[in-house]
Amino acid sequence: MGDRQRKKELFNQLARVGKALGNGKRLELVDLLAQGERSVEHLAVVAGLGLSTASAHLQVLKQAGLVNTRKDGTRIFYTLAGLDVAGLYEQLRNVAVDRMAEAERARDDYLHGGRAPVPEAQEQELSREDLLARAADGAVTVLDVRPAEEFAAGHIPGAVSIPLEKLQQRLDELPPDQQVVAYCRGACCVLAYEAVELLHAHGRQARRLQDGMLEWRLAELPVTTGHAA
Amino acid sequence: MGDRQRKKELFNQLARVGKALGNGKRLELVDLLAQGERSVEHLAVVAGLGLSTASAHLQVLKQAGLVNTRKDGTRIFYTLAGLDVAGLYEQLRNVAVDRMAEAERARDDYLHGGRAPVPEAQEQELSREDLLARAADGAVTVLDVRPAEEFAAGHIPGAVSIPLEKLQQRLDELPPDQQVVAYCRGACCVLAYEAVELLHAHGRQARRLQDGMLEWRLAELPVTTGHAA
DNA sequence: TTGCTATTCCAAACAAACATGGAATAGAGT
DNA sequence: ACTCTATTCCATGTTTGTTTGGAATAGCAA
Repeated sequence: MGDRQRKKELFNQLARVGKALGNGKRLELVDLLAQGERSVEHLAVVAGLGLSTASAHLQVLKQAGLVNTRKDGTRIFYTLAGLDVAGLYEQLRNVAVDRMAEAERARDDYLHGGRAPVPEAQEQELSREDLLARAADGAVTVLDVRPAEEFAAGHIPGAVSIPLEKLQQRLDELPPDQQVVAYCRGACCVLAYEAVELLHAHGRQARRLQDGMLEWRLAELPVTTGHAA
Repeated sequence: MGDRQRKKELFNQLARVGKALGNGKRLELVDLLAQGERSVEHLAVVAGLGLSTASAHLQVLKQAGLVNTRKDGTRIFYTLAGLDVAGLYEQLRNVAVDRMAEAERARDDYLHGGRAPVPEAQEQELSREDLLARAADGAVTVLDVRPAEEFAAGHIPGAVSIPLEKLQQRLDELPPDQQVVAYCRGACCVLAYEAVELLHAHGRQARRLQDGMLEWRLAELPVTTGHAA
């Protein structure tokens, strides 16, 4: 086999990772898996895919080494293969949003679209460092608005879990006089935006954490697992 | 437009970057562009592509925001859009090689294949930090074996440029009693491996720098441009 | 064993990406 | 104006990915 042929083969192998990340549905699956492990059925439902389709996409991700599987009885749970994969996904997202005007617009449409874009909201976002400092004083309530199972799979130490769907009816669980910092999956997740809006509508002091759990993990900050409040 | 639709659109936009990286030929182009700007024809020749094909691939990279163009008369020069893109490429490569056994094998085949794989050669590779320390003392000669134009587009300060093709006939330009540290494009570039082998065959003290110019740039270490020795 | 469930495999229809050669474009030189 | 060159655009055939529904598999529970 010639040198040229070997080079071609190398780049084709590297391209398999690119291909795996070159499909919107697969990126959505990666985004979900970054929050914790999931069964095939769960992923299919949440991503709006047929079972066979979801399975096929997961095979592609697996062939590219991006996800691992764990068998539990008759179920198969998929997980991201590691933090490096989450980092790759984050960097891809950053490059896309920074370098492609259309991607930036699509993100803004998704995050703020349909609602009023509040210009000062962005400056009010709290950085991870600030959150750590304030949470240490007990000066803020940290609110996780992701689904309960994602909270269980890993959350910011001391955070309270109230999934966005149930936030309205469980408002009284939040101290009324304290500022609330809401967070969700990551930079491209709507949940915390909507939570902050809902809290403001009810006269609460609320801000959004910059980014979310994905970036928190990548920053290697402490993570608590389990259902406890 | 519904929320679901907007989400789909966002992930489809992000996937365009993945798609752009999902083709071996395009990755090869990115690899070349990481060394400096290039005309279409040059890229086509070096990557072994037809002109139309190369142009089409470059369009895809451009649409994804990964490369920029500069017009100079009738020529068009392509460049990587930024260090973030180089970083994305590096991370993709690392994930591929770390997570896919086939990719790791393909890399090793390309780097060492056809020649004897020397097991201790890897430990003899010099880290960037060590190189900086040794070069400051003048204890080693730093040798850039990439093509001259890549050297001109950016090299390690103090490095000597002898393209691999001309190394044999220009051996006498290297001080015979000093250790030589050879480097090339990056972790997946053969040039420095072959250079070290050739130098050893001529009884020289030679080692390879870990990785190459791509990773040097990403580490934000000093870079010199221009043709001067 | 039989039934039940979650997942994967398979085949077929459909859609998207790729390579190629020739035409069109745009800039520079004459 | 014409010519030359570098690049892009276009139409083509070919290959590769995607979705779908149904069949096959593997594990659990009677």
